[in-house]
Amino acid sequence: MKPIPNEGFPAEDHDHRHCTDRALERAAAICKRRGARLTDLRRRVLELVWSGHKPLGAYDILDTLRRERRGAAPPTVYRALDFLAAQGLVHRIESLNCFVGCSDPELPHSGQFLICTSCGSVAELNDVRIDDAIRDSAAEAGFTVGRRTIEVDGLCPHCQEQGRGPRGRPPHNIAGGTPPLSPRGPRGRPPHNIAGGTPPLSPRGDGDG
Amino acid sequence: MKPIPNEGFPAEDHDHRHCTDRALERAAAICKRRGARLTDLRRRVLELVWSGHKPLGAYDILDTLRRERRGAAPPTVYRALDFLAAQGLVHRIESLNCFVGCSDPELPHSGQFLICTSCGSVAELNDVRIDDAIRDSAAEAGFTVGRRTIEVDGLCPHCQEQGRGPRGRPPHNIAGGTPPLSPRGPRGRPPHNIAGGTPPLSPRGDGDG
DNA sequence: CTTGATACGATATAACATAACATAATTGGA
DNA sequence: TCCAATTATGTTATGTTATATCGTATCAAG
Repeated sequence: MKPIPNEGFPAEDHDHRHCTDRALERAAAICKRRGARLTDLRRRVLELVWSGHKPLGAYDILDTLRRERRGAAPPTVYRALDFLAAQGLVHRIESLNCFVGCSDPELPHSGQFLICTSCGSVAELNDVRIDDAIRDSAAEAGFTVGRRTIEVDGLCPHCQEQGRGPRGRPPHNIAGGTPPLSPRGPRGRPPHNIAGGTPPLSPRGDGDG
Repeated sequence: MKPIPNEGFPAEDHDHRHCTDRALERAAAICKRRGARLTDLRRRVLELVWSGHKPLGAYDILDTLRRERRGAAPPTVYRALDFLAAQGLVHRIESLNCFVGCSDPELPHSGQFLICTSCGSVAELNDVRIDDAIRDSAAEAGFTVGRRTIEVDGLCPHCQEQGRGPRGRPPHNIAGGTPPLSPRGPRGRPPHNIAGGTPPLSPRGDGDG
């Protein structure tokens, strides 16, 4: 079996226990080194976030946690997530109001996310070329860059292979959002989506803004 | 006075009526051309979104609307915003749960946003270099790109000139977020922020991920 | 074994968003 | 013009996500 990558999508049949175990081990080491307290609760929340490569909502975590601890409540989860995010062990996906485990927690970073709209799985990139492009473009506007939120919807390799299309719509991906990446030509339209919304990014050279 | 740009931050003393008027005129023309109905309500919501260059929450809009129409309710606003977003006349800022007017609505696009954490103003970029970098990087992971969410926190030129720092923290920019862009050296830390969170993007060449 | 700091429990509420169904306005065709 | 279909809005209710606040427990250092 191929090694599980730090970036991009893991094989569909990868042994996910490796991911979880590795994440927990790294987290323990990182927290120890920093003198941060990875308590049972925090460790458990991290484990739950790592139960798959699909992002989990705070209330999903809470549902599970309630079965395990008397009196778990929203702040229980949010505080744990705050801690984990501050340590760079999880990332928040703004466009989904969800959380995913960080695939490379040793170095703090904002994260760049690929979100498959068909299967829901999320992969992390950390490509300096993207940060460079953003910094350069921002600099031309006189803007100094801090935190970046980069979340890219689309189709992961597995779903492309299987000819799957996007399922449902992410929250507030309002009517008119990016149409499925079909070879060409429309296939019916949501109600008032005349403009067609954000076009997809095609392989290169057809000049979209 | 300098012309008001489509991209980047307008001068602090620009005549904002021009922005609003222009946006409303363009919106009317676009909707007419597409056969979309820019009703009084939708037009008014667009005008409110354009009341400044700071993003407005749906409930901010609702507060104003309630003073003008009996029975305005959340769906009133969200439906109008859905329409406007479908037409590419406004963008949603995911990291703020807010909306801004689109500065270039003729062409549908995902939008790239610079968000000043000091004054709260937002500027739109539409730089193909950023989209190119994302597409290339995503392609290496076998991912086909659809909608992009690109939101960059930092300091706008005006706030940099005046030596302002970030004010407060955006929602869920969890403890440990990007530190203010000081010339050098820390200046105290939030509670368990040992890692320091996402580092800023410095002018180039100091190899951050 | 005390002190100060940090973490967690518990309750309440704020902020953001949508579901569902009724009514009204608009459009296009008979 | 009038009707029927469609689209837009009114209205009520509820779902979902996130925080505020304050009290108690646990921990690490001296």
